[in-house]
Amino acid sequence: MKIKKEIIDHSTEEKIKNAARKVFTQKGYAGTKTRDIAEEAGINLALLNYYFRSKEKLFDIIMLESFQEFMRSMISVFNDEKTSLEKKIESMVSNYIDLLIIQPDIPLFVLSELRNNPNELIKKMSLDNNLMKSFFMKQIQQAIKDEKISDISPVHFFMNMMSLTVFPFVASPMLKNLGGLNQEEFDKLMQQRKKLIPKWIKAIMKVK
Amino acid sequence: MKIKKEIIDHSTEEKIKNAARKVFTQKGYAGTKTRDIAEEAGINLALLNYYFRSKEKLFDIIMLESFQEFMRSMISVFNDEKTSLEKKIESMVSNYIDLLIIQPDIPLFVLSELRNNPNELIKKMSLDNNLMKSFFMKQIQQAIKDEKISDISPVHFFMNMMSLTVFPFVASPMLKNLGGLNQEEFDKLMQQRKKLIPKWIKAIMKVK
DNA sequence: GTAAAAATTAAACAAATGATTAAATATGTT
DNA sequence: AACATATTTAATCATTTGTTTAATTTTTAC
Repeated sequence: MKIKKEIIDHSTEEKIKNAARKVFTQKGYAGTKTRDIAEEAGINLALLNYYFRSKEKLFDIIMLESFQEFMRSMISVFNDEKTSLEKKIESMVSNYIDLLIIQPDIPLFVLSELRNNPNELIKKMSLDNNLMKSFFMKQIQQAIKDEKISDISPVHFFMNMMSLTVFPFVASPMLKNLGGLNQEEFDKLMQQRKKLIPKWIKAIMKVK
Repeated sequence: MKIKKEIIDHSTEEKIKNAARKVFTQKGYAGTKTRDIAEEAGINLALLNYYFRSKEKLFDIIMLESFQEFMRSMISVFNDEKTSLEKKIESMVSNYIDLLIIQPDIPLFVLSELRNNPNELIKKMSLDNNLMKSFFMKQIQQAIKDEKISDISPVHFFMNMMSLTVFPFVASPMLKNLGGLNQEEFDKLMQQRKKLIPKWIKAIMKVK
């Protein structure tokens, strides 16, 4: 029975995790009450502590998973030594936007919680993936050397790619309102950006 | 005495507001305890309610001010009918980055609190400034018509400008870590972006 | 089938937290 | 100086909130 439950993803533990992910992502750590999670999961409040010991430990699990999801689109692409710089940008932007259309709240959640914890997660982050030493960065530096792109800190290019891709989702409530867009229209723009951003990045890289 | 206090900006009311701005901006509404504010302000806890009735009313004041500050750099520039599109972009980016270097936490604060309140502030926002009907947008549409820039939704251009300018500050803890930058190096990159972003925007606008 | 183990529940606890009260002090007015 | 008003303080209240406990039910192992 327990096994069956887990297979069909309905075990109590999973229900709590899914509810926690939803509520934490929406309201942040401080704004989330353990009773919110219990209600969302449809379980008794005590089960949260039974399975996860404390709100904080549960949060750490959710946060780590969200952060890894936030990073995965990047990492998987960055160290691939077979693809060109151009292809890397294309697939990274495309992967990211696909993820963000489904889970638009992850970046704001991760970034706002990261602000309060300049400690643990950041450490895990810097150990797992040294962006500056990735094959992606080497490719950029090589392209600069070959004068194929302009001689600006590679960090700028990385910032630009992330900015153009992620920021619209972080600022979506504001942008939808300012631009007079409903969700559907917003998503349509995001779909367009999958093809546009790589072109824009290419153009940016050539600015002297 | 009261008058003098207010002039030199040391009245109790101002002390509370300044402390509240600092703590709210750092920790968000839910993460802020009224006792944190009182301690930061060096005042008795009861004075917070004496002057501002409640935590929520105090927050509303801070939030509105922060939001207006977040918007000001934009609005002041957008409806100026005398400056060119190019000049508008230059001054908007420059104003924004100057503001953000001094107050880097405003965007993440505003955006993350906006997520929970798709109600009041958003209404105030849309009333005050109809971005889509601004002179800035008319200039973009005209430029598209004149085939000076590519025919893409003007919202994209606005998103791009905001993304390239604001996102690095929203993601600064992550970017500093991934890029191996200290605060000084980060600020130096931001200074560079004041001149770079307008060039990049121009390049983007011409991408077919 | 039965006993042990695991899962679930209702109730309660202790600490935190936003707010209030009543007394004390400071300030302004005449 | 004397009174009224405004400000400040310490103490307290009522609720919320994270967690625990002890009893009950369900599942597992033999």
